[in-house]
Amino acid sequence: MVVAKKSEYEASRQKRLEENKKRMEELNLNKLAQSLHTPKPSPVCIKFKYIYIYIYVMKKVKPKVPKQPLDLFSVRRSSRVADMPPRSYKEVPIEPMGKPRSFSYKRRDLLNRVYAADEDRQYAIQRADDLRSGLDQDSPSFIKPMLQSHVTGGFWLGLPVQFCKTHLPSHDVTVNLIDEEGGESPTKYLAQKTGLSGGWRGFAIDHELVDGDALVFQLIEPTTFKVYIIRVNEPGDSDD
DNA sequence: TGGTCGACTCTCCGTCTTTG
DNA sequence: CAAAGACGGAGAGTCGACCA
Repeated sequence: MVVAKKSEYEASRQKRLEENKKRMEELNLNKLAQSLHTPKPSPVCIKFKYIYIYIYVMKKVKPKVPKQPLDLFSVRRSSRVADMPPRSYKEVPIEPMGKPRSFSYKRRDLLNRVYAADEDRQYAIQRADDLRSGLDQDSPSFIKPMLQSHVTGGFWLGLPVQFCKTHLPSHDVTVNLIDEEGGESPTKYLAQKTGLSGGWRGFAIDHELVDGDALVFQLIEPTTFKVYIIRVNEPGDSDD
């Protein structure tokens, strides 16, 4: 019974492999695969290789070569496939930059975005400016008003180019963002793009940043920013 | 130069199946 | 039945095109 089940599964799997192989040959993908120079492809990349080639053929897009081969950590392995080349099944926990993956993610509905009023936005910037003027002038700083693209969707935070050129490293580094409570959030600074990417999303979500908030970034160490958050929806010092 | 948005890339995780 | 691998879906980061 078990044998019958197994052979049935294996047969269908083999059949599927054969079908795919035929399709590959029809599209001349095997030759293309050989012609592509992918230096030391990682096991995972092998999995994607034909997908890249497919995209290449169908969409005339040059497939990207993976930047770094994966490290191979301890591999789960049964005797059934013990002789096969290693595959990547990383099980070593890596400190996540943002929320843990168990955090249930849902695609954001960009249609439900809430935009701040211009007056509120200006008021937040003005308060941020006041705060900034009271900071240690020896530490370079700048104000960044939050827009939708900073706090939703792609979560990309572009920094002032001149500030980056003057005060930040010319290569990609991990930049620590320290909030007013002292909480640290490591984020990835991309020098070429003069902006923050990986990790910024976590910071924005953790601090519930919204369109219209104004942030004061104070560079207290070469790769550490103290971040002051001026909420757009919070009343300032003045009465309301 | 900076903002927006969608496509693409890569990794993780859950589920299914096989094996011992 | 537990362990291990295959597979596919989904999430998150990155990139590029376009526009102001």
